Amino acid sequence: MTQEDIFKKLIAHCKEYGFVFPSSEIYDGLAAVYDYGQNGAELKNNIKRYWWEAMTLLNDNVAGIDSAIFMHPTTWKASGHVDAFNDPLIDNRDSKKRYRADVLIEELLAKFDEKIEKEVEKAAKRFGSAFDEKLFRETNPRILENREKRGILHARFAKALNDSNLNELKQIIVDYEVVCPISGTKNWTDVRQFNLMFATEIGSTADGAMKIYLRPETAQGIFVNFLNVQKTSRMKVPFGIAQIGKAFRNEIVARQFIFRMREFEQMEMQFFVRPGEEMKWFEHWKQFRLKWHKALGLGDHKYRFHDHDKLAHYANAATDIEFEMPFGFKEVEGIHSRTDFDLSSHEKYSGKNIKYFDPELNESYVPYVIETSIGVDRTFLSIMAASYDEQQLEGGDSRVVLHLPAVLAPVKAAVLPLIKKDGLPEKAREVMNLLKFDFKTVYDEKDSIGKRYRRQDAVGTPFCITIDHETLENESVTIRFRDTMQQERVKIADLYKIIEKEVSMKNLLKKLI
RNA sequence: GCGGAAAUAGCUCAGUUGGUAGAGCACGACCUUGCCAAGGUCGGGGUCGCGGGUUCGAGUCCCGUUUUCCGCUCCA
Repeated sequence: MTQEDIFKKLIAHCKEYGFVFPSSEIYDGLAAVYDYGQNGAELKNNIKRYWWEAMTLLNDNVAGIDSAIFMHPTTWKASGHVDAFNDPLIDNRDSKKRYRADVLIEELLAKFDEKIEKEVEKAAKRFGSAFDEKLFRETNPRILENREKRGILHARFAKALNDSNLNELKQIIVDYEVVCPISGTKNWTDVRQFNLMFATEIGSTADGAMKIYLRPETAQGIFVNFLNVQKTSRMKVPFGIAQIGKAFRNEIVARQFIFRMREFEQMEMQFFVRPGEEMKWFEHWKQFRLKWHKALGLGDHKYRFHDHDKLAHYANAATDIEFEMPFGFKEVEGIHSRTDFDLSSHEKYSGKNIKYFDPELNESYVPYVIETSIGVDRTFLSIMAASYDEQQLEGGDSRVVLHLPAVLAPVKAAVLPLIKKDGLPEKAREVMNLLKFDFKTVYDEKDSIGKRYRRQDAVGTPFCITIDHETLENESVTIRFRDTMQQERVKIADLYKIIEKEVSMKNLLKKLI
């Protein structure tokens, strides 16, 4: 079976067993939007709790907040999203390839630079040691010509960008006869603007309404609260602020199930450090975050770092933690050194002083920031993908089992009366009532016991507790383990201890220190 | 957004040159069995993605549309 087939089966499994449903499915669904079902919601909440506790309990210098999705529109000017999230795109009709129009024009500019450098190179060879490069650059007619042409193009390009004139961008591509590197043709569509931020209006009257965006990342809610948290918590640099929340991006192409959604959830932490110490902390958080992933026990070889060559407008170092999904190694978490870009920018746009006074250095500065930003939905997908298993059993039988980390499993234990008479259902309810305050527990009496075990395997329940006639005599039950399918006879009084040992968040967190 | 493929019961699918919507599994009730899924009886569930058109008649042919999956950009 190919990886693609497995992925399709996983998607079907998610739907069939109440993990993930397409949004508004009765209306044919909504592209790239999904709902979490009864089991998915439990799993997702457990993932979030693991992250929250790992960040805020284990690091006493990390505080958690919960900021609003709506933010003042200037936030997104300061963050760079208004500019960076507006890509002018153009398609070549023959190759069906899509390009960013501004990138195509930048390549044109680069070609002029190349020509100039070639002239210089050639001349340098010809004249040898007598070559005066500076003079040559200022006087050579071919260089002057290229430089002038480049200047004209650059001015036209800059004006078009500034005016957001899409027709002019297209016209430049036409005038300069840009060809598609794949098809080699000049058969272009019009340039279209894609704003990746969702906009809406706040205020009820038409004239009083203000255009605002749904946040495309949760990070800015942390930056704008930097001083609020720092002052009220009295924390000293270095310290961090953590947050879990929804973010929204109007992706042009949103695909691969819940990997790339239009509405998604992030778990972000911004860690504020002294300028100059950012690389030390970048390394620290890289290691801590990788450890967090590996502690889940999905397989260390499924993770790798991927360092960025091209950096975003705000970063001076960046790496991804990638996970081996059914469709290849894909980014699950990003760790960025964001410098003082965000805080400085907010200082500039707001006119407020966002400096931190460092009592040890006896000076004020804008802290540098290390960000760890992980996608909840992507983590969910990685865990589901790694856990999904179609097992061949002895005797030609097979089963589908989710080897979910027990701490994260939506249901911790199923309580099953061996038969539904002789007082066994009543006894099972009794056992369930003992456990339900501590663990998510389900009861099932329908169908044969074997079938019920398989049903629990399919949603990843780590323990099945079976009540039989012996239970009525001596208060013992059998406990069956999901992964090994082995059973043990234990006392009802010991159940809590046995389950707690495996599903305890505390035991998982201890692996991180 | 562009191109390719697809859409029939909760799931997997069948449905002939156009002629009254089917199967298996799943689901519910009852009976039976009792430690690793598919025993018996009965039952519920589909305006065949949606909208037009051709036709006496459309799940089937034509056009449009929506959604999903696969490629092309970006990212959590």
